[in-house]
Amino acid sequence: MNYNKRTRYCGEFRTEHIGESVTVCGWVQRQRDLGGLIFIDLRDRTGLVQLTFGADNPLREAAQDIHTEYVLCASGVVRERSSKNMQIPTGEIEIDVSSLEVLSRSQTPPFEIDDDTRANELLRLEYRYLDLRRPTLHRNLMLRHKITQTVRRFYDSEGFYEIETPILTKSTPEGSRDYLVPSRIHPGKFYALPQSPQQYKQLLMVAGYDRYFQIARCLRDEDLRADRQPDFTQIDMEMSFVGMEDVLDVNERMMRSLYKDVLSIDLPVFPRMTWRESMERFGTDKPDLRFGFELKDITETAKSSAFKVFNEANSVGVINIDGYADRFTRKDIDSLTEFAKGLGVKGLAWHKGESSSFAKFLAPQELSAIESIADFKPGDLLFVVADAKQALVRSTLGALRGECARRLGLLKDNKEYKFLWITEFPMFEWSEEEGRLVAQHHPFTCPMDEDIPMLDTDPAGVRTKAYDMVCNGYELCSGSVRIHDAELQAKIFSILQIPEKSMQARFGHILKAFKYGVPPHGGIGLGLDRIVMLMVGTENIRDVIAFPKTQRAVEVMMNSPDFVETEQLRELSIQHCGVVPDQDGKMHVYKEAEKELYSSVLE
RNA sequence: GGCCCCGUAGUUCAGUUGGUUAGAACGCUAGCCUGUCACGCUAGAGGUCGACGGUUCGAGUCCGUUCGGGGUCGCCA
Repeated sequence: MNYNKRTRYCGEFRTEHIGESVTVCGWVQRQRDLGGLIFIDLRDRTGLVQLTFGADNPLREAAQDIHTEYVLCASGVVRERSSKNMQIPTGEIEIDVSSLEVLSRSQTPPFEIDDDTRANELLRLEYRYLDLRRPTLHRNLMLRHKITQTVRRFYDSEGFYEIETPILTKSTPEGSRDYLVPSRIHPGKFYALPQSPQQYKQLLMVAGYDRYFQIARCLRDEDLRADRQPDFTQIDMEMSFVGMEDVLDVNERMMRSLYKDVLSIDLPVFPRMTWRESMERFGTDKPDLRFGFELKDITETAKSSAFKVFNEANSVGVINIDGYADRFTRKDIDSLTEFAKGLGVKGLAWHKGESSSFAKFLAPQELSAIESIADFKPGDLLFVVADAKQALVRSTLGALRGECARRLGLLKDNKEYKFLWITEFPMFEWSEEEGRLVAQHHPFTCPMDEDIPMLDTDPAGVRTKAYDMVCNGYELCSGSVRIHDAELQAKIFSILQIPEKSMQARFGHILKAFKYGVPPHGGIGLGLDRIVMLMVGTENIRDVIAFPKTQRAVEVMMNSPDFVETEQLRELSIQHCGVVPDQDGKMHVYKEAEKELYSSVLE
């Protein structure tokens, strides 16, 4: 028998194939030996098919010795089952096996390969190639493939070129931490892995390529989250001779074609919201519009009250979890208070009408003013946050409204996709740490025309032609129209207080290029991993990446990062440290100064 | 760097105020079984309770330290 003769994938068989002679290949999901009769469920990336060995089948003995995850090639005739299983697509047929080859045996796997498996994720990551056999992960990666194919088709049809940019590039701080790569040829010098192809794509516009896109790997040495990996993929695009509307239009149509092609969903036109409105109503720049509970400001009313917590705060806000008062017990509220404290506020005030943590401290008219602003009705639950910092009040209430929705189960099995664009982001934000303004998006973002004069008078108030695409609380992409005027660009750098010398070192190439004719241009970077997460319905980014890393950025299957040979470090001119095993065989890093201590071990 | 949760057979978990030999299910091994599909039945093997230290007559259980995992804040132009 020859496995190259495979006629069809396991999951594809239907009643119309009854009578065909076929050859199938796959992994054993389960073997059921009923004594005289043996069934084997054979699995490949498409699904399961049942192999049957009757009492008189000469292969029965061989089939008895087949175990989970063996790799088989089997031939036989497709026939109708005498007892059907309507739970699976191939449940009406089976293959009566006439020839069987064990292509590979398997040890008992360390966990059951099954979508219902609840095995520890660390174990599953260590055996990622086994975990990837699960149908859900197959489906996720298959959809990811379909998504990237649709993206390529779409941008191609719109006249974009797919162009690759370097992976070995230059460190340009004023961003996230870079992964550095030492250079053997240039002792003491380092490449940086790209955080995004931002500067290259702008230079492609300067070069006149007009429309560019790339499915680009991006690398950031920052701490991980449920939706953040150090090594992730961005759908990156840039276009020339356009304004903001053109960029939004192309990408909104791209997203719509993605949902149409991959999920057969027709997305409505994306609403717009300014950054300021989003912060005021939702306390975040990536609002989840699948539920209400919007923020209201009650600072004025609170200030005039005698209640210290309220009148001593600079900002007081409220959300109304309307209609759900009876779903939150005192214990739930205590737990939400802890949740809020974890975000940095001192406490959480609440009000249900008949019971309340603060009504007794307020005059009746103050309470009714707050109730009126919050649109309070019997059966509602108000949460009030007060703090010196307005940003903290807003972000806390914003997180709280999401947490309440989660606890109420409003997001579970919610197949809605609420897309929107956030626009008019501020150009700068104040960095306490650095004591200066820093770029909120990046320093190439173009200010809004009417705000350009404010660069001199009130830079903190300047808004930009930057935009984010948001869906269900996730920032899916971020982009902007760029500055194409060297003078304006230099001015931004000066407001950012980047010294001339380091500005030249970091951005000199851009400033130089900008002296040679720059088209107006703008673009966007879409987080592919998050788009796939949303489309397959998972909250874990590791479910949409073939070989992801743990929260401490370790790839546990191969065990990276890892120590390297001291000789390798020496070749790279990294001689300040090396690695040495202790008596337990555990590896330790030593510094150049400690070299003498280890000389005996090293030689 | 801060906070929260978790760590007990191969796997998922239970384990009472600290007290006899640490249990269950699934998986695994052996036997039986002709229509199963989470097959069924019988029997069996399988444990450094993450690690180290402490309290105690006695620790899976209490305390401390540490390692590992997850979530989150900071961070992520």
